[in-house]
Amino acid sequence: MNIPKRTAERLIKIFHFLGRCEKEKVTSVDLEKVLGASQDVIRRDFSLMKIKCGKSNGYDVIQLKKIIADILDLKAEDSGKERKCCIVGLSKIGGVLLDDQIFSGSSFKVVAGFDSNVNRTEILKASFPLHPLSRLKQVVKDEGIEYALLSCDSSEAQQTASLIEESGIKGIINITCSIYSVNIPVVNACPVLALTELAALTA
Amino acid sequence: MNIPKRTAERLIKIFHFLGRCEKEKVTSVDLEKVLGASQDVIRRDFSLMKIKCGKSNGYDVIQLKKIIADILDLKAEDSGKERKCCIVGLSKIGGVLLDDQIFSGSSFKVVAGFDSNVNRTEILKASFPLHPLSRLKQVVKDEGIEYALLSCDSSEAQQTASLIEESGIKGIINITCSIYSVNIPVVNACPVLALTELAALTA
DNA sequence: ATTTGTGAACAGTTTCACAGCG
DNA sequence: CGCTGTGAAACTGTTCACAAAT
Repeated sequence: MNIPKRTAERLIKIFHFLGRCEKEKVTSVDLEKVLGASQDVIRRDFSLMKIKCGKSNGYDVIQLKKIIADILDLKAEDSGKERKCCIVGLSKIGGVLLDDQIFSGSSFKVVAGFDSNVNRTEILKASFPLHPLSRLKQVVKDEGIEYALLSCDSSEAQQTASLIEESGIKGIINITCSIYSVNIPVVNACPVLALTELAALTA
Repeated sequence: MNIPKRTAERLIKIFHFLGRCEKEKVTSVDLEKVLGASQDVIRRDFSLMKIKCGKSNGYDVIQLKKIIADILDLKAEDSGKERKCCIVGLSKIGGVLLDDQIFSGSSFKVVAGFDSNVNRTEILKASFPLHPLSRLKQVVKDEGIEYALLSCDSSEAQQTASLIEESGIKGIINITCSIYSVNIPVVNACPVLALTELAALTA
């Protein structure tokens, strides 16, 4: 099925919200308050995605969660389907992400870390192996890694991003303060860039 | 001037890219490769924003950067205009953000940190004061803090976000894995949520 | 020849309005 | 009633096409 970009963004938010929702039913009015979107768009999204688990008293939370997970192909960790990721750049935020707990409950699993500084890959500890950056291509291929969390220095961002692209990875989470040029999707998770966006929104 | 949302997002990316661009001129074709957007949209954005610093050989980098900074009201740290932020929740990523270096070169300055665990606010060190969460409202008011980087536990996310909203803060950078309901803008910078978005994009 | 700047066509997204259901 | 589901209208954003500039 072809999912419109904005619809996908909202479904993701709804999915995450439902994960912590304790009620049995949820209405589009409830969701309106949680997302930044009107009840109309939400119902329209459901209509487009052929989600029809709603009665006049709202949507069944369990059912809705299951349907959205199915549409977005986001299976919980207990269903067996895990998407493999790696962390590239292990200083600062990259180092914090070595903690498995951060990804627990998601459908993502970090299976490798990389850093150009071999000191770091040797000293730092994680439940998965840490490699020198030069081994990236090989490990990505061997392990079938799909996504990279990029947290290197800004000065190395472009060249590292290009290396990641060449390795065959599908997309990058950008945790550097840089904008670089690659032909795979990049989603931002850098607090500083996010602040700039927020400032423009509230201007 | 009224800036369309998508246009603002692209201008921000262009602005950050130009910060590290060493060339003297840049064309819409160059920018096309860096953003995920076509040269047409970029020229359309400039047209809408009345940016006309381009000749047939491209845009003057220095001039362009200045104009965009002006439009988005993003002045570099040397111009005197600083936007004050605070970090709420000092474990994990929040703790890493205590390092001033991360924000250097941006127009944002972290002036306070908060945590519900008083142990943490006493043990951790930063160039700005760390307070118990109970002091949030007072400090935000006294310091004129505009934005909050929220990095608390998921279980406390909704209540902490509500507290931030009440304090009069303009917007939140979400570094928790939660979606919560507030009436101020929220921009995501949580790696796990970003991965979910990326997965939907590459599905 | 290459690149800007923009009207006009097109595509995507949101809102309005309201019928139908519980 | 309040809520869902969906045409139709309104709006926003993107691409096409091309004249003007260097």
